[in-house]
Amino acid sequence: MTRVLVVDDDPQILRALKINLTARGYTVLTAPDGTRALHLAARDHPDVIVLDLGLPDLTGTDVITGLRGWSSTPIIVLSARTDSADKVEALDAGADDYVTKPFGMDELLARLRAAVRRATTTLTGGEAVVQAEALRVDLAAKCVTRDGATVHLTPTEWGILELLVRHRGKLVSQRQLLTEVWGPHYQAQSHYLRVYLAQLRRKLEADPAHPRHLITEPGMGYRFQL
Amino acid sequence: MTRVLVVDDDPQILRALKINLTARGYTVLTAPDGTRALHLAARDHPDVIVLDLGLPDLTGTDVITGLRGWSSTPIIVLSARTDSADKVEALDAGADDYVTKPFGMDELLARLRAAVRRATTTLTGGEAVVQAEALRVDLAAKCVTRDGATVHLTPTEWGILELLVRHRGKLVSQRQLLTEVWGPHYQAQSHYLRVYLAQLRRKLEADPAHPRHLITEPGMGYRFQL
DNA sequence: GGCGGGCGCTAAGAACCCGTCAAGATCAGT
DNA sequence: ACTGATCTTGACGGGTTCTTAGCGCCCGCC
Repeated sequence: MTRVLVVDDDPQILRALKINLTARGYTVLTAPDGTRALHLAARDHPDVIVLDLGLPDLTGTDVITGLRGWSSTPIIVLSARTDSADKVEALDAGADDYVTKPFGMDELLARLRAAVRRATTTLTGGEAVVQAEALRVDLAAKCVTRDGATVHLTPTEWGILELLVRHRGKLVSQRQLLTEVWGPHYQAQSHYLRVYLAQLRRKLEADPAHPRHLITEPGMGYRFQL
Repeated sequence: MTRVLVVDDDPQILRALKINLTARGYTVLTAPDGTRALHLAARDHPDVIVLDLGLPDLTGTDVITGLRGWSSTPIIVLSARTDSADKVEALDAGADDYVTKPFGMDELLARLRAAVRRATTTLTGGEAVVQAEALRVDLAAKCVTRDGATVHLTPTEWGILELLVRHRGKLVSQRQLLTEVWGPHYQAQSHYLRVYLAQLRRKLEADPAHPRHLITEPGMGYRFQL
């Protein structure tokens, strides 16, 4: 359950946001001014903060810097001002996003999702990993492990595997493999594919003679089966 | 030096952004369509991507999902449409921010800074110290110790080590190392890397001939193994 | 049954890449 | 201007990877 702290001095907006966000499954905390916002944030550690500028007690920049002193919780700023200087100031102070009033609830929700997603995915390291039984392919780290042991791949081998894994489940034509890995002048050298696919299967498959993941589609191309 | 990939089919906007961003100290790559954007991103690993919607070949959503398959590079979407549904779609596909044309250059720059700040602070996980057995690298203090004793590094050596440690565990291509440490004109000088990696290993590894942390992936690049 | 195309497999020479050493060039501080 | 540190550049041996050739298998077709 994602917890949102909404900070706004207008009780009507506060109420509207609370109803809408609660309806979407968020847990909503509210604060009517900067001081209480900082206290609440420190006490309850919300997952994301929606902050209206133009609070009665503190400037938006103060609130942001106050939060950023100890927390990296995403902050989405709301403001009636379309003035570019305000946006620059808020973003440079440490805000993550800036939405101008009047805004659509859809947009705010989408930006909320984006902010939360960023916070959680970057926290876990931004995974780009594909797992197929004992085989694990990390596209970002360019690293392959089988039964936990890392498998060393040459550049060409990796080029082929990467292409197949990116299109996992789908058929990749020989032509596409050859042009992407070797270049457009090698479209007739389907021999290379046979050599390297054999090599990949020897390194990655438990039984290279009966591959379970690197599948040949005769006359068409190859496929990475999960 | 932060590297920005700008994707737009309008050469005029491309030019204007390139000039403005270069003047602010960014290194700018450009792509006129989605296909080339995906290729460039895969090859050069920019730090942030500015993506115009309405490309000639692919939809914005396609480009975003194509990137998100393997990369968590921040994406800032540009669009002429103020339509809320478009924003929601792009943000849910994995975009980090959405700017509506016409936009002020100040605002875009601020959003760029915000995106890069987010990416870099979360990349190091808030913790600026990385420990690998007897080796300790403090990214914030720019200081390295081995068995408690501080090791002196030259600027170039530090540049390489910092890049590798920031992407710890991941493979960093020779091209990326050369462009980040020496500049984009040195992409062919892989010789430098061999010399400096040897130097780093001599200083940091217990047995420089059999490195445990500064790993070579032949033909691909180098990796900092924890 | 013979034939040929597509595929799997292996192996060996060629081409390329890497690590290493060392010397010349360049730069910064005294 | 001198000195020490740092960066470039060249050469060489050793290892890895790419390319290419050859052989056997299966299957559809003549």
